[in-house]
Amino acid sequence: MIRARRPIKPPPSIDTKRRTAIRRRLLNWYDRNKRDLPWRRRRSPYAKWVAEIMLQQTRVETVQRYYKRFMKRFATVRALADADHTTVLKHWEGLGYYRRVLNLHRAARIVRDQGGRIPRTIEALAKLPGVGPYTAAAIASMAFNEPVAAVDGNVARVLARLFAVDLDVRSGPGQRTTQALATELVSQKRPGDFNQALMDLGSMICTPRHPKCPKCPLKSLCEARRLGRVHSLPILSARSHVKETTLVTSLFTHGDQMLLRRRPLGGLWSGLWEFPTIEVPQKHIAARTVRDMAGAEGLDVVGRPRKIALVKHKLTHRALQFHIYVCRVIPRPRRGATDLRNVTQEGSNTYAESARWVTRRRFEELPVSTAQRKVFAASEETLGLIAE
DNA sequence: AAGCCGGGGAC
DNA sequence: GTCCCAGGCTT
Repeated sequence: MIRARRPIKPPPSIDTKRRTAIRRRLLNWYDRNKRDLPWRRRRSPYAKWVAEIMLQQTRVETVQRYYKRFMKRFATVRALADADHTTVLKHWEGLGYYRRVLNLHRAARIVRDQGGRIPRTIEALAKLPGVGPYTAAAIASMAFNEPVAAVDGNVARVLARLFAVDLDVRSGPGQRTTQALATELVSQKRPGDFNQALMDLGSMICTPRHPKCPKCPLKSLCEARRLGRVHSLPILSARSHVKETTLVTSLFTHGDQMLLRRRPLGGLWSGLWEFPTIEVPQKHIAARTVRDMAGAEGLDVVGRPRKIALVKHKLTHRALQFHIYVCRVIPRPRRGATDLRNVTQEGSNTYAESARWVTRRRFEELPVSTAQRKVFAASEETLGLIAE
């Protein structure tokens, strides 16, 4: 007999008695202690879907207010699909990971064009852009009661402690192990509640730093606790270092208007507007840099660029420094631009309109990153003086 | 397997 | 300051 692949290691197997005890205690605890969250009050698959996308790498506390606003404006998958991308982005502004909203919007249009019915199985859900293994399992279990395990960072931590998993939970083998454990454990009758129970436990009891073991419904079943390893599990791989980045941001002014550019879809700050910004290799900025930028934008410089502020902004893997210059310019005549607001394809030149002159009031209405909000705030006084 | 993608809260 | 969050996509 020829086997295509030999199992690398035997799948984890949980004693039936222990498995039953974990399920029962966890669900019992959940029924008495579950958090009251906006997306738990809503039953529709669409409501669950939007919540799961927002919650990717984002804290529950942060998501709640964004979620309420988003669902109020886009109450159905049809409403979301029919909206233009700028409006959708504006309602995501500040949440980060903007490619999520690009994928969500694309997926909503796919669903609309297929009849408006959200896929009902984990396999079909996973085919939607932005829906990976975790999110597909979460939606399938919570919205359609499919008995599948949803393993996120919280659940991985709980399982790594409960079963004393000695693998890096972010590595391939570590992920396969926690997924296999969760799949064995998940309640066949209440999979959605079971998954959320593990998440709530991870969030409220089995926390990363100071777990509240005395209050844990699973304390007598926990291997890490028995071995005295609660504080050394889970094993996490080291993070990459923070890269220092120096940027030059030019506020080109013409009368009471400023030039904005739209960032390409798919990359950093996907689809958001910003003041023209370039990365430079050194911290000392030559005044010439701003003039070069003006030239690239097709602008004639009037007077002399002035440095007005330095804004620092931190991302997970980068420490950014925006050196902000203001510079009066005269735009050369440009052809009228067609606004293809419904285009959400990735790649360059996706938007027919990628540059725009705006007043300060209009700036408030466009979707921009938190970093650009800081740039704008730091420069507002100076711009006010110039406008007068 | 590793890098990229935001922002903020907890410590 | 450091860590990491209801992850997914690309190379």
